[in-house]
Amino acid sequence: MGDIYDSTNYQPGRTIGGLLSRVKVEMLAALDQELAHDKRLAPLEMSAAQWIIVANLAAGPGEPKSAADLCKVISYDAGAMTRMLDRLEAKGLIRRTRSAEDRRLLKLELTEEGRAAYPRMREIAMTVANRFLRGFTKTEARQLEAFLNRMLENAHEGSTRASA
Amino acid sequence: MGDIYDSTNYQPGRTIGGLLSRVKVEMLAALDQELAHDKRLAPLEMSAAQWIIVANLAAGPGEPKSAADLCKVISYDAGAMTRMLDRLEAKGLIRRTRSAEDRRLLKLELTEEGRAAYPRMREIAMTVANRFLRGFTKTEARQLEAFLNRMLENAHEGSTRASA
DNA sequence: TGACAATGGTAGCCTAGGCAACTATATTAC
DNA sequence: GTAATATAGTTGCCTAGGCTACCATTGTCA
Repeated sequence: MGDIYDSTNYQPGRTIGGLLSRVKVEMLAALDQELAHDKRLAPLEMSAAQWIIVANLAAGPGEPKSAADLCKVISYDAGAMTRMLDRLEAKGLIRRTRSAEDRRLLKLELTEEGRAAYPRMREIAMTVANRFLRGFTKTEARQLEAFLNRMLENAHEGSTRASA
Repeated sequence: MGDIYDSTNYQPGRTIGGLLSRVKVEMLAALDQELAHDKRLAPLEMSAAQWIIVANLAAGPGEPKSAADLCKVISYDAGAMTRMLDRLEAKGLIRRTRSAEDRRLLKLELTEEGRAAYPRMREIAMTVANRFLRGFTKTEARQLEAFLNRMLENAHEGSTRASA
């Protein structure tokens, strides 16, 4: 069948898994740097992880999301999420409200201050992404996105365990 | 100029950075799972991170690497590396020896036991990688590798800070 | 040679994610 | 209606990476 890697061509460290890890580390580090050095945002001490939350809350124009939604969407631990939201709330960027319909749920939304800071964060995130994609054509970038999406879809399909 | 993302098409969460993060998380989780459930390897309690070290030591047929080399190659913290090597040494998979030529260096190599366990680890890692790449043609996989390599190269070039 | 910088490795402290236990609320089955 | 189950969120514990200070060794250079 169509396996990509076999014993003749699998070189740990040069394979997709390793590359993926390293690119991700580098992108997060770059984003952390930019967020920390930006005059406007430095006081907020935003981490890349926090940006991701804010981005997801800002994304949908309407519907405030719940914490559980967020965890699923970004593959993040629930306990860690609680603490992350604590930090963002302490900075005044987000607001938590118990949902009236389902009192287990927290409705999450950006505060006025959060919405105000968002455009600059978005700009920085875009710049970083563009830097990593320097030299890519738009077609290539779309292709890369598509590849990654396909890998994500493969992730949760019948995990044919390796014999065991 | 050729920026990939601009304000009209940048949707946080659907972009390459976010995808990358999630794919990486899923791959590591899958690898951890397989390593933990494999009959042969379960007693070693290998984490994906530890596998990466072992893989890098096994890779070069000759030359034992130094800890500092490893840190560079996989973008890993030196302090964390010390502790990681402690664990691997405790399991009897690797050996540390002071270099005679430069007594600051540690020469790292797999023990007999490490070499013995390696093939099975490699097999598992390959299986996981192949699962994530299910449906990919070999050409597509090579393309994906190339994209990621280009992003890595971009990572360390003149970090045109976002105005600041 | 002898001061000084650079490099490799280690240890301590801090932060943050993963997991398990727990509470509160909602849903399902009987 | 009540018991059993599932879900959302919080908390405590554990682990592990990042950062900084530190020691030993090596290289530089005057």
